[in-house]
Amino acid sequence: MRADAERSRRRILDAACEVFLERGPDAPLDAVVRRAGVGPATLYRRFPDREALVRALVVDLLTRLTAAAEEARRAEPDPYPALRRFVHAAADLRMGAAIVVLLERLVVDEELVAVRHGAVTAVEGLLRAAQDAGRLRPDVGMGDLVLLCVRLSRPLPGALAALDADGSLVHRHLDLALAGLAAAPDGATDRDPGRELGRELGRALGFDEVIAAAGRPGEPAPGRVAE
Amino acid sequence: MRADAERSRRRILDAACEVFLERGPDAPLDAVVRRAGVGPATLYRRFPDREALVRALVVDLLTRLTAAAEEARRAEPDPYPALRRFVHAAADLRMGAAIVVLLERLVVDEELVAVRHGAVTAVEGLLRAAQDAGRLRPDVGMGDLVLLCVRLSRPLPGALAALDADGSLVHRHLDLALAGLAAAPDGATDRDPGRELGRELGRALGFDEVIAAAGRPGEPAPGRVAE
DNA sequence: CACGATGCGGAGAGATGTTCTCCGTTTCGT
DNA sequence: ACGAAACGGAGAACATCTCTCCGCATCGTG
Repeated sequence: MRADAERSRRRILDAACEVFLERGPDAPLDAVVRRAGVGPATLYRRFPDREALVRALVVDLLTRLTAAAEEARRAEPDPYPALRRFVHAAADLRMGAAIVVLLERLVVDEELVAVRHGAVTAVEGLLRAAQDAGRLRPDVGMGDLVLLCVRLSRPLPGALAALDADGSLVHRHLDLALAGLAAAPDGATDRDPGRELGRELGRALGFDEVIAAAGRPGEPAPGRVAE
Repeated sequence: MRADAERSRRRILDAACEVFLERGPDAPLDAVVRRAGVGPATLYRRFPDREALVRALVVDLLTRLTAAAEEARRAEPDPYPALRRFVHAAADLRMGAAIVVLLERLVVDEELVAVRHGAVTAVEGLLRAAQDAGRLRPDVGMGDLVLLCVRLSRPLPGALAALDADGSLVHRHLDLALAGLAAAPDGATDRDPGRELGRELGRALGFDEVIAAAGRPGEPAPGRVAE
């Protein structure tokens, strides 16, 4: 592949990530083209239709997400700092985009199953380890972690986006939320609605791995959390 | 105003709130019409253009928000539970919608200044009280509170929305985040980047009150939070 | 450095979606 | 039961989006 073609591809994927994140998976490809600063023909030559673009983007993001999880585990010996590091890295990757877009529309083929399995097991390992070390409330599960990441790493709507142009607010609020997930000092918390949430999440995403990781049948539905 | 007209108005405002929340302030009015289950003519008769609809929605939401703050203060004698109660009520009101939509586009007239002043002072009072009571980290400000509410009360993207059809997850995650905002037991925290954030937020929204409430010139920019 | 091959951007035709109005029918309040 | 007010649907005018053709620029190699 020629160097300029590779450059275009990268710019299109980055632009698509932002645009899908801001305007949902039905955002006009025209908008992607404009943000990427390339001509329409360039996009359509590389990605014959929307599905091809979405698929490439998802694979790209999940791959980088897995790499980030492994890097975090390697760089931080203690489980909780590793999880923390990973969550921040995931936010930088705009992990939310992959999920938003993965949900509907994509038919899962083997490649997709492979990358998504890699990502889920890597993240699950980090979470389990931090929890076994007693650094997370026991009622928190994969579902909570993923949903908080999605919520907090999405771009702010409209003019608010300008408040966090450099992304530092995302990290500030992730830290605040992580403080909330940390084990309460007195150790008194709920059972584990977070597990059940993980299973529901898996079902919604078609992620068999998340369902399995969430373990045995748990509590009914997650409600408010004890203060 | 005739009873059926009032009913239509209400249905349109509720539908508009959801639609703007999901698809941004440029969402087609057609979508609002469909969700409200009324004919297009009904919307255009009541609200001559997009601006009129947006304005009416914002006034409606800010009014109810102020009422919620006052109700919370009345119902809970202690400041922190009052704040907590209010935050949950604000999430139910989809407070994010007002803000998303307010930001750009609307020219502020006197009515708008009045309702928004009421809302800001009511919320500020709750926050200040909880903080003076030592129940919130001192480095948390209006900006953090508002942005967390916006982030956590927005509908989840795409298929994830189905996970939280009844809104109970919103409350679960608000609780988790509030736990993160609560005063650290050892009392050791940063100075107060949250104040500065409040001022930036005020500027972004054109909310002079938020700027004033945020107090004297503070720290430069909010970064990560000490663990 | 020159040439062939590959990739690029812009203009634009056709399809799709959105805005907004007219008008015959229904619903409301007295 | 009657007049006034509101309603929904059909559709014209307009805007936006999708996708292709083609002449020019850029890349990699001999």
